[in-house]
Amino acid sequence: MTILRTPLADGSARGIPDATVARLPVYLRALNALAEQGVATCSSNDLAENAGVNPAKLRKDLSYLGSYGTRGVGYDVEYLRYQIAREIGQTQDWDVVIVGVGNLGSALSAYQGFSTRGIRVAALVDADPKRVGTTISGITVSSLDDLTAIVEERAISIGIIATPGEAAQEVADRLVAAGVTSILNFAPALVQVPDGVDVRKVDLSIELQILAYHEQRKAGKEATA
Amino acid sequence: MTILRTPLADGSARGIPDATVARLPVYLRALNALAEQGVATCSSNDLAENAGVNPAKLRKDLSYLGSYGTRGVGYDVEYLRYQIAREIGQTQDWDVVIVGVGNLGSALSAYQGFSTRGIRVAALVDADPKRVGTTISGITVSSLDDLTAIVEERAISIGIIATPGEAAQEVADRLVAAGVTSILNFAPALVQVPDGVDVRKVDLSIELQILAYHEQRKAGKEATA
DNA sequence: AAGAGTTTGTGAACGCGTTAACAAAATCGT
DNA sequence: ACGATTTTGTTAACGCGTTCACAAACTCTT
Ligand SMILES: NC(=O)c1ccc[n+]([C@@H]2O[C@H](COP(=O)([O-])OP(=O)(O)OC[C@H]3O[C@@H](n4cnc5c(N)ncnc54)[C@H](O)[C@@H]3O)[C@@H](O)[C@H]2O)c1
Ligand SMILES: NC(=O)c1ccc[n+]([C@@H]2O[C@H](COP(=O)([O-])OP(=O)(O)OC[C@H]3O[C@@H](n4cnc5c(N)ncnc54)[C@H](O)[C@@H]3O)[C@@H](O)[C@H]2O)c1
Repeated sequence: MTILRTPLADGSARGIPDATVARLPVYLRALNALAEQGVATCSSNDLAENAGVNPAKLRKDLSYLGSYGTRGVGYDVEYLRYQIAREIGQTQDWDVVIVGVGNLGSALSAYQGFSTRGIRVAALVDADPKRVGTTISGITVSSLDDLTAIVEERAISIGIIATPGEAAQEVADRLVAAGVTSILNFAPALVQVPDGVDVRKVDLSIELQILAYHEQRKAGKEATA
Repeated sequence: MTILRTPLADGSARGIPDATVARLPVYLRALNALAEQGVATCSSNDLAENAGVNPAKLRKDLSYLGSYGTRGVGYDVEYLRYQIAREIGQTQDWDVVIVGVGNLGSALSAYQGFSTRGIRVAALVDADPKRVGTTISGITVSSLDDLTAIVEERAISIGIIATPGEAAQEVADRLVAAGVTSILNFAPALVQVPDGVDVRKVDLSIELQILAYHEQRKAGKEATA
């Protein structure tokens, strides 16, 4: 007997590998593109090409959700789309609060692309009294002191940190205290959170630094060639 | 005999694992923080804690660069800082061009944090005639038609795509044609590039979708509990 | 109805990354 | 000078993710 994945007590199990979860939104986007083109059915090869992944990887990923294809035929675009959407929670909208509406926070607030992916920017919060009360992308900026009330009232579970790094830990603490259990952190700082709270970090400087590293290698290689 | 890593013909070898390269900037940041606090020497435990990683992982990562520590003592902060900076190409500044100065492109242009990490936003480019000629964060926006001239003149090797998804492939093609060999893509679209060109993708929607997936799991678990 | 052709779902091999564990090498105290 | 202590650098085990390869399951043609 081999234990498959996170055997939950209630048997509902499911426990999709992290790497797969990260790709499901990509598949969803590819399926949406196919649906818009009027494609009703697609093979794993078709979909994999649209998503930019290996077909075997795609099939393995989908196999974690269930068996939604038909051998010899492929996948029904609409049906698979719904199954993936359901799996990653995109049958509902998720309200998020953005803390820190400076350059980046404002850009995120204005972004129209979130709404089609089940994300709704529900509230904006800032510590700067000059910003509080102003309206950005149709949303009035609230004070940091009102964070708990906002999170509770709107049942927000996801927060975005777009403040300077020095404020990141304090903001994270406040978000957690208010009831937020998932945080997307853009500040270049480590934030500590209790168990049960997820934190993802997006570090744009590092993305560029990685590219710079590879550029340096390319330059060095051609110099010795 | 075991072959270690990418044995280059000229023997200069070096070929640091991707996962390690992605963490070196984190170590560098942690070392900078220690240096600012006046710390002259640190152990792998100290540094690992500051960087938020496992000490064994840190030591293994550093071992790819060379042997820069002293057993029984630890690492000289200043010395290690220089070695990592040199390895990832941070002894020089890297000029980047941002294509598409809308909400996100403008936020990136204004970001002060890049300069301390060896990244300099050297040029801004947009296709919209209304934006061309305007000044954003002290840089005059150029026309897309001038991209090749700008890239050549300033010897830019890194480009950032911050245009809508539909334009991403065309922009990538133009960047590559102009001589750019590393691209950071913020648009929710696959871009195809020839061999020798690196592309990294940052997809903020997906980051939030991943958090939403975990939120859904948490909600489901507590419902059945 | 049967064989040829397609395509999925998955077992198994492989490779990369992480982590634990320890020998080697340094310092410190006596 | 030497044993106790500290901490690195590295080897080995482990786990996760990727990929191959193929049987199972379906359609289509004759
Ligand atoms: N702008 C970018 O393109 C970019 C790129 C990479 C990383 N970042 C990071 O993202 C974060 C935000 O960047 P930015 O350029 O928007 O900075 P910014 O200075 O323009 O905005 C920061 C905002 O946070 C607010 N703030 C400060 N302390 C706060 C607190 N305790 N609670 C609530 N709000 C607070 C400020 O009032 C301000 O409005 C920073 O950590 C930055 O390092 C930004
Ligand atoms: N704003 C965000 O917070 C956010 C979040 C996630 C993803 N993104 C992605 O980042 C990209 C930019 O987002 P944004 O909000 O800044 O969009 P935006 O519409 O505000 O800006 C896009 C800019 O690109 C320019 N542009 C269009 N076609 C071009 C071309 N062919 N060449 C050069 N410039 C061109 C436009 O003139 C405009 O200035 C989009 O792909 C978006 O999906 C943005």
